[in-house]
Amino acid sequence: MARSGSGTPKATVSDVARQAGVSPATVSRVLSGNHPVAGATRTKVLRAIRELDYVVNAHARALSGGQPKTVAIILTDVSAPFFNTVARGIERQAALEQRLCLISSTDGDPDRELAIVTMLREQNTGAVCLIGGVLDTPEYRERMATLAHALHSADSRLVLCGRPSPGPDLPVTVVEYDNEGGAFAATSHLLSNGHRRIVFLGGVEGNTTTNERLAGVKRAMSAYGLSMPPELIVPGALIRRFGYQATQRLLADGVEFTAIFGCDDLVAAGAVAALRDAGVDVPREVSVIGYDDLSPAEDVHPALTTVHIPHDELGRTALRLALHRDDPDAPEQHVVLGTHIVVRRSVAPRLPQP
Amino acid sequence: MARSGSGTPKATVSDVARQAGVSPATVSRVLSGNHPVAGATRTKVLRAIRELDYVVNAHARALSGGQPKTVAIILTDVSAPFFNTVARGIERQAALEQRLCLISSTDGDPDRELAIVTMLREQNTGAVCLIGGVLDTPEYRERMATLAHALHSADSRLVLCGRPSPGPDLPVTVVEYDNEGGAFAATSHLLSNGHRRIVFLGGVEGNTTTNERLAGVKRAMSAYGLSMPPELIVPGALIRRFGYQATQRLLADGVEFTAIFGCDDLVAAGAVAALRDAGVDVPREVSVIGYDDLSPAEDVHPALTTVHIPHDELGRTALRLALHRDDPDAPEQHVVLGTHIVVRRSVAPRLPQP
DNA sequence: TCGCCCGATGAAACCGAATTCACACTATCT
DNA sequence: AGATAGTGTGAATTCGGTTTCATCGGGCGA
Repeated sequence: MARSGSGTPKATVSDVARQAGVSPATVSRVLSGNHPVAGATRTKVLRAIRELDYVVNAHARALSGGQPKTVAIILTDVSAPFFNTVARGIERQAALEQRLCLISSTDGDPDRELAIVTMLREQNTGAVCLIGGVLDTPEYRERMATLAHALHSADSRLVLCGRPSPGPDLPVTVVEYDNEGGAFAATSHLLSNGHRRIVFLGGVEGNTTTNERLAGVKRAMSAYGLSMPPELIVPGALIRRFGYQATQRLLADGVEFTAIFGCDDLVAAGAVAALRDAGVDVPREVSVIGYDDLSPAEDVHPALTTVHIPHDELGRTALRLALHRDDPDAPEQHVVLGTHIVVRRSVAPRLPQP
Repeated sequence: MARSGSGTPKATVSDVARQAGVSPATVSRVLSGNHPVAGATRTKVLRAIRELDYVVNAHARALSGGQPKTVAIILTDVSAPFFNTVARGIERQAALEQRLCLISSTDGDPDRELAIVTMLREQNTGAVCLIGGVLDTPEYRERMATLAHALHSADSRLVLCGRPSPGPDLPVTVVEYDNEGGAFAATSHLLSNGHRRIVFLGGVEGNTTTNERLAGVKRAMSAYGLSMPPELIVPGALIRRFGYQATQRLLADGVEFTAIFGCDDLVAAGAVAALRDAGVDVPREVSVIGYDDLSPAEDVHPALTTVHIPHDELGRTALRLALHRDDPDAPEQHVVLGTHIVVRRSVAPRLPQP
């Protein structure tokens, strides 16, 4: 596969040096700026650079011991709202740090995740950020531990965003948000509005995010001396359709409830649609609360009360911590960001019993 | 800033060669696979690679004349629905081509776009994909032309996704979708439902996308012997809030209309909300049609009839074309993808006049 | 049996920049 | 004035692979 087709092949330091009448070393020095160069010389070199439209070759620079100029982001899907808002935060921080972002979607496939990390190892990125919850299995922890060490030995850093720490004493940066606390607050909000039979709707079983949110719900219930009846726990995919269909089923089965805790806004939106289509008024007859504060939350009618996650801050913090650690050999750094309820219009006091 | 902190510094070809008892050249040969290597030798090398957990250094490889292993994506915002679905398509194709994606958001700032491209030029990416509409000014065309040549001289390719061609005879790959045709179809749909006073809502003035969509609307009107009254053309930002507020204003001003063409789904969703809040029934009293078929379109109530854009195919096609051109020196490649209406529930026949 | 060609391998050059080392030249101090 | 510090510069080396180029050995046709 012969590639050619250049108009003017790109200039190198040598070309610039020749043009400016100096040595390549000098050109390199004015480029990096950390070495003394006479004013006149610098001017000549700068002019030559402009004339030749020279740009450094990042590969050559990286090879001769430069700082890595990229960071990597691995997520389930760039086009999925939660992930890409966090990615946006990482990207924002990366821009501040003068770095480029490599991004890859895994579609949730652990094998693909591994394949990507392998490709990434070749690239010598400064950090590898993994976004999103996962099944918290022993295999997962082991994979992460291996990865953390592999990256560390390449002077890179593994960063987990909204993902649990795979264990102590690992060279990993973990930035989570208070999943459990948000669920607790959301459920408390429903409870204080008089609701007692609350459906936990959606969330992949075994997923750490699901577990934490469910734990928060249960804790809130306990605080009221209640427990979650099994028939009100309905896990499932975090997609709109699941919320819709599962709610239809609950209605059809005659299950009693006055509120729904959607494990994310998509599921909650689906639930709202199903209730409306069944002639159930939201929030008068049934209250619905979501999670994530994704952009669609506003478009649901009634606008969805939900738990806000600091997506952007999550991403920014993660990268900042990973890139600026005082001791590169420091083991785990762990930060937990707060969440809070955003009250809109999908929750109302429970109707007085007839 | 002294970086260190490696456990085991990463192995090199030389290390592998020593371990396997062969020369570095041989290791390189089994790595690339295009050269004859004896079976036994290959086995030894492969084993050494495994034992040392060796991974090639992409920078070194790139330096010694390897194909670039990355492509770049530049968009307004990774977390904006339209852009990231196209990006997803590019990414999917990149995965097929064994390449990594560099991604950067510009926030719509042309200067930032230029800065990013400069950083990208250093990286020697195989292609640079720009996503999304822009103000079609002479400066824009000139910038793109410069960029196209600069990239071409670096054996790279400029790819424009959903953006107009900056001119003929440029080494550029352009993949657009039929913006005008989609708007024509959408408007025809409204017209055939009896609507005559149709609002063109949203779209940044001067933006190529806006222009094309407005042109489609006008063409459809002409086909019915009608023209667009200026008071029904209400350009504005493609955000939900604009749709909401602008619609409120139209209502307050007593402007007569029975249908709204939203320049995108977000604006249309805002319009629907404003109408509902004003007690206007959608679609019985006013029909609304959107554009883009973004994910929120489904969540609007009533579900939004809209124009579907093949986001994913757009991205995939763009990258495929850019990477596999028979003649690298070929000037512009230009493809236009079709669009089509997705009928949901936000459009109904016009009420008989009282 | 001799010569030829091809498969397999190593030595060495090269890609583009950064950096170390050495050297020349100037100020500065005694 | 001579020693000394310091500044600006070039030559050469290095980073980690890939790719000629050259060599060596063996199979095969004449």
